[in-house]
Amino acid sequence: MSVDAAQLWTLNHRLLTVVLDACSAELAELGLETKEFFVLAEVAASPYPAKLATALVIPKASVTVYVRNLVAKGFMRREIDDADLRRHRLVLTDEGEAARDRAFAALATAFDRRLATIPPRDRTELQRILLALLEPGAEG
Amino acid sequence: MSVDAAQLWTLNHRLLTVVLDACSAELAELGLETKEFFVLAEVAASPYPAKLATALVIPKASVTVYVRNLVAKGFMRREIDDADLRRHRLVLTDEGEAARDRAFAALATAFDRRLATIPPRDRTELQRILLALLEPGAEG
DNA sequence: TCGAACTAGTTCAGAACTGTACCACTTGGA
DNA sequence: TCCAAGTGGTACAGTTCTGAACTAGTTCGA
Repeated sequence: MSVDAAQLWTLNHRLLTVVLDACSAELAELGLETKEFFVLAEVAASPYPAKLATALVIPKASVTVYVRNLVAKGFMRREIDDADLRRHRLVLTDEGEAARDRAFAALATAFDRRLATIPPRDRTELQRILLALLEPGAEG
Repeated sequence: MSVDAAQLWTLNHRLLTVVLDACSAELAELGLETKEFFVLAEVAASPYPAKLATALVIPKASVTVYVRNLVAKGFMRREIDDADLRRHRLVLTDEGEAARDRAFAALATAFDRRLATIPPRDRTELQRILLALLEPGAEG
C-alpha cells in the first residue's frame, strides 16, 4: 500500500468532521444536537436504548440522555415492548421522521459538495465497500 | 443520484468509530486519550494551539486542556515563538514522537484488521476513492 | 509615541458526558 | 415454584468539555 492505513483513517476522519461541522448549524435549526441526530438517525434500525448504544458505540447512560431530550422535543416516544417488559421500544413521531429526513438531507447536501468531485460509479463502489467492511461478520 | 450521500457519510463514520474504539485500549496503554492522540498526531503540521483548534475542528479551550495534559506527560513542550511573542510553539519531545508513532501503528493495525476482510482489489479501490475525496483541491 | 482594534492563549463557571451503582424484569435450572 | 444470574434502562455524582470573558502581545494609523 502506498498510503499508511493510519493516515487514511486520519484524513477520512477529517473529511467527515468537516462535513458534519458544515451542516451542524442546519441541524441546530431543526432542533437537533449532532449526537441527538445520530440517535434519531439510527432509531429505526435499532429501536432500543441498549441496541442504540452498541450500534453507535456510545455509553448506555448517554443514550438515556439523548433519548430523554428527543422525547422532550416530541421527536420520539417510549413504548413498553410486549415481548420483553424490561425494554423500551423507541418509536419516531411524525415530527421525528420529518426532522430526521430533513437532517439527512442537510448532511447529504454537505457531503455531496465533496462527492461531486468523484465519478458516480465510484460512489456506488464506495458504498458497496463500506457496507462490506461493516458487515456483522467482519472482524469481531 | 443512485446513492444517498448521507448514508455514505453514516457508514463511513461508523467504520471509523468502530476502528478507533478497537484501538483505544492500546492508546490508553501509551498514556493517550483519543482526543489527546489527535492533538499529538497533528502538532507537527500545526504547531500552535490556534492552528490545532481549526485543523482539528475543536474549541480553543479544549486544545488548552489537551496540550496541558500532553505537556504534563512529557510528550511535548511549549516554547515562545520568536516571530510572534503571543504564540506558543509546540514541540514534540522524543517520548512524544515515539508515542505518536506507536499510536499511529496501533491505529493502522486496527484499520488493517478491518480492511483484511475485503478483497485486495477493493482495498485499492477504497484507497483510491478516499484519496480522491481528500485531495486538498476538492471543495473548499 | 499613543491607543484602538486585533489575535493568541488561558481561565473559570456552567454544560455535557459517562462510570458506577442501582432497580426491574427475564431466563433457566433445580 | 423459586432464586441466582443475566439483561435493559435509569439516576447520580464525578469527570470532561467548552462558551464567554479575560490577559498578553501585536499592529497600525495619526
